[in-house]
Amino acid sequence: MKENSLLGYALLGLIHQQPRSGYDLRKIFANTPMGTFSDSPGAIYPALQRLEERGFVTSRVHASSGLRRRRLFRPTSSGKRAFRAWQTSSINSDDVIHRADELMLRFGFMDETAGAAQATRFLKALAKELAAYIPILRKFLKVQGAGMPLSGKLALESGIRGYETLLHWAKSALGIYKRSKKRGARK
Amino acid sequence: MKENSLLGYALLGLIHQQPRSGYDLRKIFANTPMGTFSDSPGAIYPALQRLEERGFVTSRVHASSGLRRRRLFRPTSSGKRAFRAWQTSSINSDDVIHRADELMLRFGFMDETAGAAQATRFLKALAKELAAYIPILRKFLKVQGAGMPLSGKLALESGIRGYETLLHWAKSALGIYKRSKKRGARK
DNA sequence: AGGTTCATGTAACCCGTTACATGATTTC
DNA sequence: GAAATCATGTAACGGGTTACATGAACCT
Repeated sequence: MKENSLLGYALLGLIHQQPRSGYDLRKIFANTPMGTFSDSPGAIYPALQRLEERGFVTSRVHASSGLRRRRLFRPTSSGKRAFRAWQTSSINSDDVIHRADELMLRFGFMDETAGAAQATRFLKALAKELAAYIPILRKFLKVQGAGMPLSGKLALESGIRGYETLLHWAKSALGIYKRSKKRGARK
Repeated sequence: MKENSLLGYALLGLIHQQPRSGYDLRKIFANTPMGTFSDSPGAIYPALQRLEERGFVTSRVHASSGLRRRRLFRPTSSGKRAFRAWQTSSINSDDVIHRADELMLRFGFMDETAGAAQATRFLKALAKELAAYIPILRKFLKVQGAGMPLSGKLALESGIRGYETLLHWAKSALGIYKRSKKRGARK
């Protein structure tokens, strides 16, 4: 079921936008806010090889006139299907607690590969899980806080605020999708 | 230089508070907000073995009357030194971008192992790095936003808000340390 | 007596890190 | 023609995941 690493899905999503080479992908990770992923060749080239072995991408070497040879990757239909399945799979509390990065990566490509309806579905589910989890953390802090050192309490407070911020963001993003849908319908 | 994994430091920090067994540590990761770490035995027991091999902890089996045998771990002086060195090492932009989790773990044990002065030093350095990084992200969003799909823009916005929240938190935490120091000095 | 919880371990596998290697093309 | 950049790879290593294994103590 867990067919690819997070890096693998990031690569799949990026070549979904347009065919890219390993070097293109490295540059994206090196020079954009997607830089949470490693731009090291030892991570990216093997990851692309795995994607190809699994039939999620194909590659072809382009060496057009005076340019350096570049191996361009593009997703197969099977790759597109696997990506969409990963992206639209249901969200549970474990995802929120242990895999927040993965959730945001899933959402980042949502428009291009799954559409606005899936995006709102995703945001609603995320907001629901966050609304359930935040009070649990708040209660823990209240009950256990007395016996915790100040820095420990503050670290937990920081984590909670992060989740609260994410919840606010999800709600405002939902509003944006709702308005853009209405505007689209009015046309 | 990179002597231990993040899990290793988490374990070191926890047994610094009091001697604990592998099972104690698993329970902490299973039942508290420190649950971002894996509670699987396949992660924890080998990690403890590594810490022992490297001389950062010692262990002794306790089997006192009618209780199940438990191997209790406690840090060595070398372990305490390594932990403190890790915890108080300087913060750079890379830490903020790629290792935010690690920063928060370092801070969470700060009072117990490094003191309030180090905590304020840490918070100031963190705030400085965040204040430098956030405008870079904001600018990227402004410049590149037009060519990005809505969900991509929103995902980036979410990340930025996360950093902004962290910056606000760091400033308010600094205020708390400052006030508690004053109160301490008045006595 | 049998199931559950306590408690500690091991082994295969996957994959990211780090470091090294190679050659072609552009730039000065 | 030397240096920098483009572009793609490989290999050793570390450590987390998953799954399996074992036995003691506690509960009913």
